[in-house]
Amino acid sequence: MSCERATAETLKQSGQRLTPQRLMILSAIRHAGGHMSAAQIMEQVKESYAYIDVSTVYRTLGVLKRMHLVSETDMGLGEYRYEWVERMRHHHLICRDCDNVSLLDDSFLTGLAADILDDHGFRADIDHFAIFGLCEECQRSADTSSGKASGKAKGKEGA
Amino acid sequence: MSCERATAETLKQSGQRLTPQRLMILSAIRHAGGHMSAAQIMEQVKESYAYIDVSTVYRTLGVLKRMHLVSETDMGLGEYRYEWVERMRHHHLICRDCDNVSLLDDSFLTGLAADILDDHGFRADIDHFAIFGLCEECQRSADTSSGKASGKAKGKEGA
DNA sequence: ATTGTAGCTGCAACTGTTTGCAGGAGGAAG
DNA sequence: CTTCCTCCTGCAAACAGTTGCAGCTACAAT
Repeated sequence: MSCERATAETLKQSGQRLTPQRLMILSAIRHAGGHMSAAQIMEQVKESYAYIDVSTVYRTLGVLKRMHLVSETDMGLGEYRYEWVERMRHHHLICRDCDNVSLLDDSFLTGLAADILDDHGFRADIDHFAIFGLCEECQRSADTSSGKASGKAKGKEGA
Repeated sequence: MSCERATAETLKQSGQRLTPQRLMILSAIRHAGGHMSAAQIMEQVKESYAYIDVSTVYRTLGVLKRMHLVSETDMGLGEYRYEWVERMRHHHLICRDCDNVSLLDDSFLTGLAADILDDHGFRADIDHFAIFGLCEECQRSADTSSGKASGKAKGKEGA
């Protein structure tokens, strides 16, 4: 509850209320320098307030998402990942064989968003994409093992 | 169980087994000309075999996804939508205010996939994207109501 | 300081999807 | 035709996320 002044204003300005729960959730997300699951956020908040409810966390995340203050990403782990948006925008390339995650610069997607805006008048929210596929290495091993499916089958498929 | 010969071969060739359940699920997806929910697939299959289990449906869909025979898409409805892939590839633009869905040609995304392959050596699986944002109309109404959040808040946010 | 109200919270019940397990069946090899 | 091994199925239980509701609270107006 210190550097959140601006965020608090943003919330109020859009007719939202500022409750202790929301401040704690906000602070949890801002202080973790990266993606968090809803469960991790819960855990963090519980350290200062034990009675926080999951539904409150999800509802607050819904509000923050809608205001583009946090992004929600399905990284194929069976749960969403949430991240504070103000940092440099980035996206992820997730290999469906080895589960390796690499970064993709936002510049790859600004063109797409611009094209869509030009041709469809639609303003795409491209806050945080997870793109699934095969990394270079796994492509090679898929080739050498002559087309047989590797069968690791852990995560979800993307998009 | 007639035009599925080729698909059956594809399955077998990748070490998968051909069970009656799988054939029924396959046939249900192929005969519906569009997106289906897992529940709709269940319903369809139950007409010929009442004892099919949800987990079997999901597991089969997982296999078909992994082979790129069907696509799985989160269209913000609280359930995934599945679709047979052989038809013309297409994607969706979903307005987060009015929930309107419009089509996006695959050509918008082939460039992205090519860029990613060039720069990262990563082969992206872009079978079926759902891109969330604001449609032209809702952008106008958002402007006129001077920045206040519209607050419909029904579906999930995207990407 | 008091009041009124829209909006937030916690609870409990629910939905959609996933997973562990024991038994059952596809299909290659003999 | 039989055998065997692997993969698949159905069941039940678990998990992530959502929703309806009754009561509470932030905060604007008085």
